[in-house]
Amino acid sequence: MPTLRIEPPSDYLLRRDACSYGYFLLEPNHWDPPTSTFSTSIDLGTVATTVQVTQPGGKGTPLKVRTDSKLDAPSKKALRLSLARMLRLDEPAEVVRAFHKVDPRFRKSGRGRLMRSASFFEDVLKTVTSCNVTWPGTVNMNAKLCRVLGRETASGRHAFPLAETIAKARPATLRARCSVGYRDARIVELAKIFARDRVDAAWFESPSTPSQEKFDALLEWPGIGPYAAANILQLLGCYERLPLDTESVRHGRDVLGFTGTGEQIMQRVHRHFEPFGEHGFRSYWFELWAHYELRKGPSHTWIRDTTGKSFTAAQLKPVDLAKDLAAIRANMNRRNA
DNA sequence: GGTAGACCTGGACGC
DNA sequence: GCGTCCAGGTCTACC
Repeated sequence: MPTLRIEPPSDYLLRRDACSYGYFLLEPNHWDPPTSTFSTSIDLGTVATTVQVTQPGGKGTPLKVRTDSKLDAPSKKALRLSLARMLRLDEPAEVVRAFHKVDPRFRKSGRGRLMRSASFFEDVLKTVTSCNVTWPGTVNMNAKLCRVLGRETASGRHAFPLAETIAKARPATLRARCSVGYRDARIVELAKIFARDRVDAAWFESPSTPSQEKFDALLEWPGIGPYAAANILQLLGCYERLPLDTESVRHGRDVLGFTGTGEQIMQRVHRHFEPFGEHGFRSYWFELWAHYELRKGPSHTWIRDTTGKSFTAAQLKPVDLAKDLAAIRANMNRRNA
């Protein structure tokens, strides 16, 4: 099996930094807890490949990347870029340290990087498939999109489909075979926008582009509202705006102890994270993530088809939340102390 | 500008 | 097994 070696940032820990956002549980991604192996399938344009990523030496040591097929030089380069994007290998240790200065609660665990997709397009679609649906629905949609439209690799797995492929699909096909429901036409329209080169990905990815301009541009796309745009912004590395949803209201009410209407709680959650400034979303997300881990164990132990299908608070019964509330609050207080 | 209702799927629940 | 209800963010029509 062909192997690549990638030098990560000095503080990089695969099992922590790959299992840091829900997308690690969505196809085409897979985390294998017993072997601490992250695998995914990526369509590189000329070929699709399934890769297995491990870090045998532990924190800061090289990543070992095995591919299921021999790649030529341009494909290897494309693969390295995709993995760097996905695993946030382009985010140096200093950036994470800057976050820990603002929010020392996560210095000990070292949390700071949020994994994302191999491409901007996949991030946008994953966001759309997470809107107005419960988590199992998102899992299902992504699995079917890969299986129905994604290119097959030598190992028999499927990559996330390219924009060009979805752009050619009929909305009715997506609805019938991928269970995307009313999102069908919006997803095809989004794919057409990307496929016809109407997206300047470099402009969106650039830290020098004002995030407000990115936000406004995203709102112009079909299926992208304020929540989705804010979520895509954090996936682009702009953390000052919080994509708050019903999950945030639950967190505000059940963990932070806020009271009032959903709207009032959401505003209080916004204010709560304002002091973290440009790192606001990291603070918010890792606080939420810590809550999940308190209930379900460390994220690197989650199994996609069991724990991974039920990890959001929406899946937790009120009686369970009440039972654990004291422990959760005590944990947060310890961190705040 | 603000608001109500439709959109669709899958899980929970009652029978 | 079947029917009903509900959760979830965006879009559109209407006031």
